Amino acid sequence: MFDFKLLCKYENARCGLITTAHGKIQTPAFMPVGTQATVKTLSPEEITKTGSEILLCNTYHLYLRPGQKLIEKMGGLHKFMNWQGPILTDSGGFQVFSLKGLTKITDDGVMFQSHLDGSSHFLTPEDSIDIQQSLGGDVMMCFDEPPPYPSVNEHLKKSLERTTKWEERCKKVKTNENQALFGITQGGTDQRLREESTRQIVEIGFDGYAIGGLSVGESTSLMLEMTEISASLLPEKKPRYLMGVGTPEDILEAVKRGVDMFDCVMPTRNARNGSLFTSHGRINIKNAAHVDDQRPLDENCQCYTCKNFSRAYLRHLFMSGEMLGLRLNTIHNLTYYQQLMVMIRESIQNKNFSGFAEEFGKI
RNA sequence: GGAGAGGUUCCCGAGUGGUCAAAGGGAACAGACUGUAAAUCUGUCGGCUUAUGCCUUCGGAGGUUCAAAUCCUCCCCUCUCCA
Repeated sequence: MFDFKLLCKYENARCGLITTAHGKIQTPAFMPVGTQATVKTLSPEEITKTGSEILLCNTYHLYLRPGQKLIEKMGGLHKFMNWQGPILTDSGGFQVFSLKGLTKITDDGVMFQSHLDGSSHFLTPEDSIDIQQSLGGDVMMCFDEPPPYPSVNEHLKKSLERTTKWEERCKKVKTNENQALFGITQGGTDQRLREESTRQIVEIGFDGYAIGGLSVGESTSLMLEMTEISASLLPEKKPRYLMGVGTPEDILEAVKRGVDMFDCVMPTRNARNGSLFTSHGRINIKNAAHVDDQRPLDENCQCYTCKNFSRAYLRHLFMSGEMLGLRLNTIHNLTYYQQLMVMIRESIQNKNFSGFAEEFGKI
């Protein structure tokens, strides 16, 4: 079961509602990344309290450990990790990109060397879907090949053609009606190839469409340009997902161009590295300036962290390497992101999106 | 009282004549992080300053030498063992 309703629009920005077997998702939505069936440091209850409605988990990582069979035996990913809300599983395609050096790509699939023990694994688009069906996520992603930036057009073209074929194969072997399957558009940073990829993927036909291969080193303006090209060619009635993006500013700009879904490690990873988002800009909690600061991180934030702890204490926890610091920081950053999404959705509904975006840009 | 070991830049600790402002950790300070090989990584870390420069610094004071953290003399202090 999967449904997307477009509720309202403000210029190209959209507000919608996705319905899955495990619940509804208001869009534009931000999905925290829970690679290994956990959003690092948080319990499912804490994740829910940040306002998150859907999580992203990773096929490649879960395939290597604890393994497809085990998760299947434990009743699927939702039950295994005790997250009752919707889950999107990434295909492992990104690992083709990020584990470069440990992979070898052929038309049939990708040879991976496990980053855990060095063992070799061959993953095909069919395998990826098979694993994702075992995991039981509400949204599955096609197995794709995001080319690095920069790449010569010749390589982009070849990679694009391969990705399109892989996605056809993904669609072909998908059998579970309860799980949606999203296609992913590629094409690097070449305008013509972006268009070509988008047309091909739409032609195959999916439940939703992702814009992939961006935010891999190119400039923000180029990333947004490519996003705009893809988004403009995607069907109005299907959700659009910009993979791996991004900063709060990136998200706002992408929503402006018609994107509905996002995921990014930024709020969670930055939290663990002491970089925190506030309504007055980013702050680095390590900085000596916060050593005796009694104020909360963000007086405008209603999260557990801001309601209960001072910057001085958060700095102390971080400097001492205490786990609680990582958790409190993660709770805050995710809440910040989800609050941003709430404000984006409200401003679209209230027809005040551009005003909001402009105000936000001043931070 | 006797025997032995040792005092190095904020801390630990390497360094036994020049290539030493002094390895390596840690701490501290700052920065990065975009479908998570990330509680990670990078830079700075005596001063002046930016030069193949000068000054200060290896417990203290002298000395040997063209040259000393490194060798010699005396002194101060720590630790271990034996009385």
